[in-house]
Amino acid sequence: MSLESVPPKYAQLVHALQRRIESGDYPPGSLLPSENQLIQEFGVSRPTVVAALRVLREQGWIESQQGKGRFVRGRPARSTDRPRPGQAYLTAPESDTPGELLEVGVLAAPNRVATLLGLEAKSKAFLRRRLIARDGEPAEIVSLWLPLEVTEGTDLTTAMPLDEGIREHLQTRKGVRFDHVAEQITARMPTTQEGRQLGMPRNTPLLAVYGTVKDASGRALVAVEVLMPADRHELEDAYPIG
Amino acid sequence: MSLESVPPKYAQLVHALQRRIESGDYPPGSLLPSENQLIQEFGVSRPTVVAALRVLREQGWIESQQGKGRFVRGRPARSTDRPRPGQAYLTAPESDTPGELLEVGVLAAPNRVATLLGLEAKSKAFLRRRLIARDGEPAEIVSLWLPLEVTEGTDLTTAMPLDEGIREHLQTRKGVRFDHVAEQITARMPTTQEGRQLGMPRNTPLLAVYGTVKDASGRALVAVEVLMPADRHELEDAYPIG
DNA sequence: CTTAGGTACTTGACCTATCAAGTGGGCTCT
DNA sequence: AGAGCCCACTTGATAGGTCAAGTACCTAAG
Repeated sequence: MSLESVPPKYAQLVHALQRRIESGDYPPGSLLPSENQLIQEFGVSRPTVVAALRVLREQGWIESQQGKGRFVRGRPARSTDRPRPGQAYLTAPESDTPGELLEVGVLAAPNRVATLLGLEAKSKAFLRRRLIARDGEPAEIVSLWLPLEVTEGTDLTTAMPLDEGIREHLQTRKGVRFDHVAEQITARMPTTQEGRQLGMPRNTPLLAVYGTVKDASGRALVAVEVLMPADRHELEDAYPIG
Repeated sequence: MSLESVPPKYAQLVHALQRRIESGDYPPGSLLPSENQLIQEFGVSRPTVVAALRVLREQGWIESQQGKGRFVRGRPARSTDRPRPGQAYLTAPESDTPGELLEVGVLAAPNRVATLLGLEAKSKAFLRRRLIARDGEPAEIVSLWLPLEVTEGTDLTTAMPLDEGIREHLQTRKGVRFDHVAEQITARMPTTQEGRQLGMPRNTPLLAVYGTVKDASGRALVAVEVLMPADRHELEDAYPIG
């Protein structure tokens, strides 16, 4: 059986037009061929052409003006799919990233984490902390904090690297579903232990990213803390302006 | 003449369904009425229903599964319109935010700024630096760096507060259009001068946000540097998870 | 020469269809 | 009773249209 699924026509058209824009064939500011011209050239119907152009507009490649036509803007500044810090640690198996398991166990959550998880101050929570290495050097300390009732009946409490993502694990074992993440970014000086673990020079601050994963009802499921030496790592982003 | 333009049907449908989700009429996790049911209830055609549901899916209100139906996720966690740090200083007039003009003039751009603006190291650029106060206390140092060729023929070089946004000013005077912003976030220790201006306690790092405004062709127009004491200010964000 | 109107072309918003693909329940046959 | 098949219902993709609204250009009337 040949099950080579071909992408839908409108997606093919999106791809073709993106290539023409990137190659400079359709330079920024120029007028895109009209709907009728695209219908003729690609041999598809108008709804298909319109669907492709809608995708391109929503992704920021082009903008349209009724009565005039559609204008090329150029490759959008990473409109979508930006890698959020910490997000990888929620979905990817631990075995995917080289690193060392620093701490696994139940202990009193710091104030900030307790607040993020909606727990009372000084309540106990489950911690899973890893030192991530990049290019053979320690790069980040990633801490996952989970309320005790979330970890019940899971394998997260083992001191072994998980070969399944946290997200998948919790979904299958507990039936909880990740819905959105609330993110906070701040900076502080490292503790002496953190400075040693990350091999940081003196007087260098830490960039700290806190992500709280919640389900659709707003209940906090996991808090992720990512600590990065600010002299080596930066957070990057880009977004279009209205 | 009654020229009260009514919103298109699909937009009305989007609004109606959003209200039902927010009111709890369609609780999260529940199954939305099928396309055919919505066609009957609202008396519209299938493409109209599908268009509305596509908008809702792209905004994160619902998710769809072929063969089963569409499931309610709930109001998306500020999928759009999050206030970006530094963005306000590009559009709002300076007179809108209380603050003190620290520096205005042409001087050698720091390495980082020169790189962001695409200038050679140690080139001169125009600087406009302000100390922003919030609740009567110094809160942020905002620096706008502009290449000299961008400031030519503008009023930006005056030492007076501008009663027009930078963006509007550049658009009308120079015809340049802001297209997108590239953002970098890092942290560092304040200089003694910065620490004094911001009234920072000892051993507290600065959270630094660098935004580079570019036009559609990728030419850098403005670089914004926002310096915040990390003990008082944090960056917040939220995003849905696939 | 200037202006008003018409016309052609564009995108936006709909409509009625058809086929494909995925899901789940019920029916039938063993 | 159990296994397997079929059918109904769902969303996804695509085709063929119509009408409205906005823009640009040309032309004819003043």
